[in-house]
Amino acid sequence: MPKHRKDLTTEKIIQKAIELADKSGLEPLTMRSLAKALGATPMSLYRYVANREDMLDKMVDVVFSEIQLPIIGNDWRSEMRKRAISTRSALLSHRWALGLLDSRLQPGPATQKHHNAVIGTLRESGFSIPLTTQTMTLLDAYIYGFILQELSLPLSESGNFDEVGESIVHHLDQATYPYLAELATAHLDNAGFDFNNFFEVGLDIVLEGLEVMAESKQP
Amino acid sequence: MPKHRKDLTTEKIIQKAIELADKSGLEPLTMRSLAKALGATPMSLYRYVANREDMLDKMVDVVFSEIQLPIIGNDWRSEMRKRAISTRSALLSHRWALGLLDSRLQPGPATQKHHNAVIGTLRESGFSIPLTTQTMTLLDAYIYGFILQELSLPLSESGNFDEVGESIVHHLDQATYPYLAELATAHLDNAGFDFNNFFEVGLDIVLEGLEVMAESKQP
DNA sequence: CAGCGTAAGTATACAGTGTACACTTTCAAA
DNA sequence: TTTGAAAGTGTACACTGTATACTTACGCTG
Repeated sequence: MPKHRKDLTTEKIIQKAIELADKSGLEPLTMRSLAKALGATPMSLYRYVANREDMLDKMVDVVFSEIQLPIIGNDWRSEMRKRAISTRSALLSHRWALGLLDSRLQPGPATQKHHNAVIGTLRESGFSIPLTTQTMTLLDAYIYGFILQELSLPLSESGNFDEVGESIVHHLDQATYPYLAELATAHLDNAGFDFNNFFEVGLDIVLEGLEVMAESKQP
Repeated sequence: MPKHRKDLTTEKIIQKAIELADKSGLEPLTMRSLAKALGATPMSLYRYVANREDMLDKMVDVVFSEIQLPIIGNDWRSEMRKRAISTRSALLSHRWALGLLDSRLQPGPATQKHHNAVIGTLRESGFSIPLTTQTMTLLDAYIYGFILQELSLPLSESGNFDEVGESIVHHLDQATYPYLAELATAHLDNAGFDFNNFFEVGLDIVLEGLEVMAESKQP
């Protein structure tokens, strides 16, 4: 066990940090636990990372790099659809990432590249600058907000409610909140709720609305 | 300065915690700082609150209680619109709250009451259970996602970019990310970007899309 | 009015956090 | 072979949430 020359790199550190966060979330990911997982000492990480916050920034940027870029010049609607689905899948495989999206300033290169591609696709489809902003904001709002909700649901891997979910449903006051109880119970019985499908249906509603608006503003 | 009989209550504690979080965010809100602000000792809080997490849960529930409830029986579209705008204003006055929305299980009474009213309004307007879920999910996604983006923007109180924002724009590589640079610069020059307006325009697009869907599913 | 039980608030202590600072080890080039 | 910077280490500190055992003060009962 050599004491020095661990050949650490920023990339290896971030990679390992992501791996651990994927496995157990962000909270148990401490500089000490991460260092141990890398066979290094806590302080060695600070050669490659300014501090924990900076590390989280870099982790988020890696997540962005996993999102399929829209292709500038192609039809905006299908590119946006593809991007939305890809974003969701990235944020679902890294459940810790969404919570970092606010609070992060200084977007990394992958994030900038991603935004640039999105904006470029819309601009080259004839969207004005305000229309581009409006479109992007609405789309991203839908994507992030949907995932935010999805992440907070106590679902098992099969997509059903897990025990926590069941206990919540059983604890809620059916007399006081009849509508909530009815809906929650229906979800317990799992009357065919498919979140993948919900996401795409909602996405298509949003895209359709955006297309109507775009056509009305620049015929 | 009497040592005992502080007449603490859970409500007073949560109220003060919200006040402090509104002022400086969630991170400097420690059990110690909160206790000091209340003129009490750290451990005294644990009589009224199970632990910090529990306290955060209760704080979130207060935020939900500030949201205007939709009125069951009224026209769903105008009630949802009103609720959306009210939700945004609550989450903007308590910037720390959105980040807690995931990770929180065991919704408090105000949260349950709120959800019950939303579901009730839709159900009484003739929405089926799956349609209700789809509608609520899409609407909440938009609301939460929009605010998530809004919170992460480095804006001054006037709504313009602050110095942080300006520095970000100036640091981005204009040659590599031309579209991003163009849009960011336009925002710097503030060519009439009004987030209130963006929010409502997007909201109306979503509502319109939902109305079309609802009519097609139950004529 | 005495005294007692319980609730309210306190003091101390501990394990765990991020990270500043000063140190040692290692390697590459001179 | 020497040397100087780069890589990794060890120790230490201030701070966190909170468990546990304590003290204080009040409301009730006799």
